[in-house]
Amino acid sequence: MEKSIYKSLIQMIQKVQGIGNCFPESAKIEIELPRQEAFGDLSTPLAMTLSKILRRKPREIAEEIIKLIDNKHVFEKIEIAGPGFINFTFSRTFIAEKLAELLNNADDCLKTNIGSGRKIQIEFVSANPTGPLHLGHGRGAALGGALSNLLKETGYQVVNEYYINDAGRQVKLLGLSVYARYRQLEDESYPFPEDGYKGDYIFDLAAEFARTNTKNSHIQNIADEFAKNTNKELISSLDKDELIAAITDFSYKKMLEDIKTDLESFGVVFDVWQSEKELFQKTEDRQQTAEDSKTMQQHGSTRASADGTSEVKRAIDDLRERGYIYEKDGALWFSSTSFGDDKDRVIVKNDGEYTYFASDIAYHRHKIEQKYDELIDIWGADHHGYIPRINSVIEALGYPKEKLRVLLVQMVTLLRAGVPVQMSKRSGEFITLKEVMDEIGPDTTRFLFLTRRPDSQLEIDIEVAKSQSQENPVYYVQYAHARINSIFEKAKETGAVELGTDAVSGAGLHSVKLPDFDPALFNDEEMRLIKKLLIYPMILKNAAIAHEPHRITFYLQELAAMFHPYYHRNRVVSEDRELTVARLNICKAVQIVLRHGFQILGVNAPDRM
RNA sequence: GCCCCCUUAGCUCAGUCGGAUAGAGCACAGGUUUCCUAAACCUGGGGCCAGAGGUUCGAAUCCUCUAGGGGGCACCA
Repeated sequence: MEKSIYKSLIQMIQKVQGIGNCFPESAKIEIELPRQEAFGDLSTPLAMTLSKILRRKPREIAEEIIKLIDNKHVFEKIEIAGPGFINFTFSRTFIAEKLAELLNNADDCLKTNIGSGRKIQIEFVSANPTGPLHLGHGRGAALGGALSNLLKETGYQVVNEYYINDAGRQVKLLGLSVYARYRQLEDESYPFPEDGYKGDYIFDLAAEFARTNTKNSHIQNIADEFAKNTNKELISSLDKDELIAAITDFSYKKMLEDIKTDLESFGVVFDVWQSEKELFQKTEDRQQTAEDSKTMQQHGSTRASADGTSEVKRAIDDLRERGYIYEKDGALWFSSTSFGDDKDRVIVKNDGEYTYFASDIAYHRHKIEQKYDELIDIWGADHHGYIPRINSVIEALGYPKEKLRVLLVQMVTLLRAGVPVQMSKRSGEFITLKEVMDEIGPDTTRFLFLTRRPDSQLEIDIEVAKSQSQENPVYYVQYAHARINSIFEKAKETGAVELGTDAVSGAGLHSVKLPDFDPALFNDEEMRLIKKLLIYPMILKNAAIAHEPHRITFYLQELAAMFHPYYHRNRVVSEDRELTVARLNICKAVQIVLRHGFQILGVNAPDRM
């Protein structure tokens, strides 16, 4: 059930269209939030749009529409302005009714249902488990997490998924890098792979491997023994390949753990962690225990000949049956040009190895088979050239390419005091998401990402972010929330209004049943504040449709920017009981909306600051 | 060479499917606390929406070109 004022107006106009019978179906009803208060609460350029179609003057059409709506209960004023805008101003009683609905049944009021239960999967972050998450991943995580929450609140069933690239050369290289550092613990001259990962965390992994052990497999037992007795004779007696396999397994699992931990403290939770490696395994193998030592030995073995009935194989067979696979120059190709890609793409190289694209085909086919209505991939902008070929896959598999929507987040350039910091895992010089969270806090970090459009490049100066932390926008909004809490504490303390015993802090406030208010007591500033609250579902809806959570961030800032001045000008808790009740109702409503918005953004709503 | 994104106040950025007189924050200058949190509030200056054409009732928004910044063009991942 839709309760927003926005919806009410749309429905009313739709009814008009029915009655009038002169409005073509094709005319879209646009409802806007006027920039200026003089233009009312909501506005539509409908008459001007119709003017083109009907070849009549916009003002004449506007007159007719107004006559047909004529609802004194809902509208205090309907005016035609400018070239033909129709401006609606809601009546005080209607606004009061809507406020009461918000207070008494927030869940219904704030929940829109544009998704109507459709299943949607969002895949994001999906960083290779070969190093810590950096700031760019953080941006993707912030967007994905917020979008996921937003879509859940607007009627979708959402699944968050992380794709783990644990099968390719990068993980192998991680293992070799850690192995080299491990050997260097004993022998400093041991050569380090030329293109290995040079970050400090590689040393940490090597050291930790030497320290700890797991008990699951033969190889790990050897490694354990090795860790306890670091003498050179033992090194030479070991099967090097087995040791490397053990180290590789240890390293990427540890990295993945760290990534999970970072994401959790960042407030992002994934429902599914999909392993790329699994896509290469035979179905039977996958039903066995995942901790099997066999799994480890398969690192990097993405050879086409050894895959049995893996997902990858089935995906390729599927495409072959559809006629989009051919052989050339000893390699296997997918004819993505059939669907508008620039060139065809190799999926099995002439040395028999699969390309990354092969598992990506299998992965997206796998996703589609989960019966999602819609798939969203969030990628870094550096992968944009990949979009045509993955769209080709979707179409080749017989689905409309709209099934998948790829959202790009632009690059994050990190500065420290104005100087760009190079970010490369290979060179080892980069700022991790964790470091930034430690310095400026997860809330600020998320807010920072979510106050920008995803498709604009973002420069973050870590020094500036730190120095601004006292006057940070996130504190501004959080403070409004905390402040309302404190008002309620005051109200309870002074006994101005009867509140339940557990009603003061945190979730308790939400369950407070306030006495009814008298709308006649609201001043102009309060009316504006309430109207701002009632517009929130419209913001949610538009943000969800556009897949742009940052609109909520801006809305919350605007709301806080209305509340703080209001607080300064109007004493909430006073001798006047009726007035106090009326104002407490408004405060509670503001807090409900703030809390809801914070929840979507994944930012804390503190009771005290 | 081809493709994608960006260019709005000194700085960082919003600006809904093309709508009415383009907005915030920061920074800067000044002011506010016997009173529910001063992480707040109030007042002030700030703009050729990169440039040039076009589309129309109307353009920061759409199209073309130019300039500048970033990214991408593998049998790498």
